[in-house]
Amino acid sequence: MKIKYELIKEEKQSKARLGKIISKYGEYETPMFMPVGTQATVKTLSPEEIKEIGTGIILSNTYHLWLRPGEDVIAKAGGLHSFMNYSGPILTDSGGFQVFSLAKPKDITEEGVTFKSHINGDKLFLTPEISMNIQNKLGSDIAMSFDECPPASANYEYMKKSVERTLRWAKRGKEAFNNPDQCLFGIIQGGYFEDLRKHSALETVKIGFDGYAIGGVANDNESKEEMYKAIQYSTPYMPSDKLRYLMGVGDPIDLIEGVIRGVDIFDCVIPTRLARHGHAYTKYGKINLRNAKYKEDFSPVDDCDCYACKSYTKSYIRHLLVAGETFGSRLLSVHNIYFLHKIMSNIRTAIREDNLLEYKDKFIKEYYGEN
RNA sequence: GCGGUAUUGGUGAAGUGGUUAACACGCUGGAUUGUGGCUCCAGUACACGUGGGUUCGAUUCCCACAUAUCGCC
Repeated sequence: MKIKYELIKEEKQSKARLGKIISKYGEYETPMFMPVGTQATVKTLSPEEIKEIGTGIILSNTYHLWLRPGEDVIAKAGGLHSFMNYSGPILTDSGGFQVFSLAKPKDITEEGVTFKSHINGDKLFLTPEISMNIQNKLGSDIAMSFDECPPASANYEYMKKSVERTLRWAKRGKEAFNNPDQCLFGIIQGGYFEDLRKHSALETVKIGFDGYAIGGVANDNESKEEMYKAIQYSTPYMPSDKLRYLMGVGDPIDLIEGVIRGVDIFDCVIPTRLARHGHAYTKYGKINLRNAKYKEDFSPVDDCDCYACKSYTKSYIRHLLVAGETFGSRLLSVHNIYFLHKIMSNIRTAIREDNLLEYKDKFIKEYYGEN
């Protein structure tokens, strides 16, 4: 069964939307944060732990699963859900981001992209058709268009050409796409050029997708203001009855700012990456658990209901991190994902009560402190 | 007791008769936004066993001592 989206209400103070995703696995409210499980696992966490946190959709990656173990293996296993034992919705990224991170501009042609495998250096060729075929076989609930994701700082000429190519790739992908149980989302590009974002959004919507994403942000040291502009240049042209997905964004304040500008779902590697590197979100800002000052701090990471905070102390987690024990990364991954999940829950409450801007002010005051 | 070898920062370990004595680990911070997981960046260390001698100059050469270690009796 294909996922459906239902808009419940729009907030009065901002463009924020409360909505609902209906899937065969259950219903999930939006705005929502999706943890990233690149290689069919959210690093260090079991599917049961993800379920317990309660986030809903997880993201996995076409490129990585294509290379290893291969989409045919996963198809034989009965699809990605069955393969990884995750009974919740899964979104697969198309491999477009790897174009950005692994290929050079000269390797991008109209037909597709040539780049080297990060595993063994093999020369690889990815096209919209190949990406759709792989995603069809993986059997994710939401597949993404194969796009080009240039750095946000790319100049106007390049960005314009890139937007046009991404549109042509989107059409080709839609034609090649062939799985009635899966949704296919289009991706809007255009950097922070207002006219390109508008054009990209209008033309992508014209092609017609089950949902729409904003890509190409938070990838190039651009300022937060520039990023927020790229969002608000895009959302006005995105249909209100379809999911809106801001790709790759996960900084707590960016989630709030994104929702304010009309975004429904987000994904980001940052909570789990920070966790593996010993950092934890707290109400009062991000902390580095490796810091010596936590050596004998026997309080929990944060005032929080997650599995890690209910039973473990900063001192213990610090010890695990310093000793290189993976349980430390796991506890912090649980906590950081829970933290973002909780923010999204608070955001949804604020939308219901039409006081999201007050929530944002309160959050900023606590998170970034008085100074 | 005799003979050999060694002694460099918290640890391991280079090196040189002459400006600021490598490097690694550790330790202390920082970074991280559609993941090339366990990385990257920066900072930190009264360091040349002790006492003499040779030399313009010794951590580097010589002697003694101390300590460690190996072998022999």
